Amino acid sequence: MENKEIARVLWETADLMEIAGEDSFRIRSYRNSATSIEGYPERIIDILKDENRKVTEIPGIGKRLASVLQEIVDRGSCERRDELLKKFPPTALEFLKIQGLGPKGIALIFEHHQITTMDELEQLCKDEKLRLLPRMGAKLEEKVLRSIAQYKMRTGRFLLSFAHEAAEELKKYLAETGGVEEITAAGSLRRGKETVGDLDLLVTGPNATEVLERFVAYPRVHEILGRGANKASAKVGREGLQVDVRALPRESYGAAMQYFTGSKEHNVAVRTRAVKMGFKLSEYGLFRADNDTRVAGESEQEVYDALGLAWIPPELRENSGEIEAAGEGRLPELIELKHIRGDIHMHTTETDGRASLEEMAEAAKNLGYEYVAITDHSKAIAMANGLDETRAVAFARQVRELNRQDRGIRIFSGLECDILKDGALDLANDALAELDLVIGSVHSHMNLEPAEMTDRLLRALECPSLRVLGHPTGRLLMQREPFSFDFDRVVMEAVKRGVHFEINASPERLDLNGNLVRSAKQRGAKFTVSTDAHHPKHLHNMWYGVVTARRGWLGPADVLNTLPAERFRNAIRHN
DNA sequence: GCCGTTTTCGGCCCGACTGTTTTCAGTCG
Ligand SMILES: Nc1nc2c(ncn2[C@H]2C[C@H](O)[C@@H](COP(=O)(O)OP(=O)(O)OP(=O)(O)O)O2)c(=O)[nH]1
Ligand SMILES: [Mg+2]
Ligand SMILES: [Mg+2]
Ligand SMILES: [Zn+2]
Repeated sequence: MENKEIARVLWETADLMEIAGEDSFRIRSYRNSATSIEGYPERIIDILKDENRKVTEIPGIGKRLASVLQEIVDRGSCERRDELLKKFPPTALEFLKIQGLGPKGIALIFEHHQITTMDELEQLCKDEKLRLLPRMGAKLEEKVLRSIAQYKMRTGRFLLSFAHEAAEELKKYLAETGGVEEITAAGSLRRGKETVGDLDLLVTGPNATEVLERFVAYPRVHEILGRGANKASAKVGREGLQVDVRALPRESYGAAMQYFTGSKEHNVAVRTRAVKMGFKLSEYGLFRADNDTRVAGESEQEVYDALGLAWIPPELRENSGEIEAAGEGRLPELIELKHIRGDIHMHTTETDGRASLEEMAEAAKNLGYEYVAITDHSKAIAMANGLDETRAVAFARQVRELNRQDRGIRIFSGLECDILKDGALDLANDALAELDLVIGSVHSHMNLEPAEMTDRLLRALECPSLRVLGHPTGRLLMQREPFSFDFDRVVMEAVKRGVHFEINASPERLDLNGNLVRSAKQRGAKFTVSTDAHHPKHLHNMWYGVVTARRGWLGPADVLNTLPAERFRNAIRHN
């Protein structure tokens, strides 16, 4: 059982508990544990099996939840969940996704109606039966009907890249309002989370509230969810992306950014700290609890300062140790885009890329890089006309020739070599040894048992020419789960053999993810950040990779391709 | 149910918007 599945059971249990009206703090504990486990770099099932380990090491897991975890791993559910599912049908959990319906409303519906499906809920609204329930009315029926329609369209979360572009477009439109000083994207987008649930925009200036008017009048808005004096929400575009816009005065802007950037868990932890120090923190500022005088609020720096914390980069704000680190001056200097000196994973027309080597190199040069590595596919990807030994060796020679003349950018010959089912690399090592940089990637047989996948990767690491493990978990966001293997063992072996982990910056991959990066770094791993570009425009994706590296607490020294060309060459050299 | 620079018991973030509403609960951020 994967951590994600365990986390889902815990989330469901928490949701059911809430519908049943149980204690809200206990529910919070269940939710916190789910979040912890979902992002935990090791498999819970392995920790439970290990005599020398305890799941209570994981923050948010105590004695009680430890035994709940054991139960979930053993039989896929826990007693509490089973009991609640006798009272409420599983669709209750789906009902929670309907805007306007919360735990209280859902409990009320089940008290009065024997329904089990979304269609029956829809019918209830159409028959105007919902309004007969206490505290429910015609407006709610309409809202629920609209939301059910949305639900059926299955709009879930969005790629970071999509959210980024949508935010830029909307910011441009809103900026045309006069009297607006700043429009900033906050929320999960500012934190650089791999997928984004909605857009959270913060505006300030003398006419900030007029922006709200302009926002709801945006032609692409097709449903206004709410609109008050300080904030407005709407569904935008045919994708149904939700956008929340919040307006606040200049003097509160720092506190507002702090609030709206989140994460929620980070906010709760920071606010709890404020309370313990005799303050109250909200989006309006930091205030003394006794007499309400303002202590800070204009900038984020000021707010964190007043709480005895170093300013925390948004990418770290997940309540996973960053607050403690900020309090003790232990925050790392994070890597930035400007530190990257070369992009070292890209494809050309030689295989499945859309541009020639020269075009890719030229585009990279224009981005200010010192070097690139061209890494086309190997022959196992027959559809892409992958390179065999002969072509690989010829390519290495061709690149040596190319570098004789100065092109303003240095080129390294590379290969994204398939890791075959048994862990052997697709090409013989004497051919690989001719190349400057070999990336090993899994592109086939991704459903192996974890033990078999672990052995496969460990064997691949034995290849003396291998320098990088490409998109190490194989996930495709919202399409394909990462394949599971013993990550720790693979990290240990990679560290021993000097193989780097790729942070693939392609927005649909972002692989490794931030949590795995952080855990691998703690065990001494080194990394690359590369775009896997198949077109010159993809080279711009580097930013997403850097953000992911930052979410993994990396500094420039952790990343191979921050080295200047000559030192980079020495680092990947065959010895 | 978790957790500890104030605590091993007693707390646990704080505010906007809607309409179910007439003094506020529920939902959401
Ligand atoms: N203090 C506090 N802040 C919250 C709470 N809920 C949300 N926020 C803040 C922090 C969030 O990052 C921000 C935006 O809320 P969202 O629901 O859009 O969450 P976020 O953007 O983090 O994730 P998302 O990708 O949209 O699901 O508002 C809360 O319950 N308390
Ligand atoms: Mg958001
Ligand atoms: Mg939001
Ligand atoms: Zn690949």
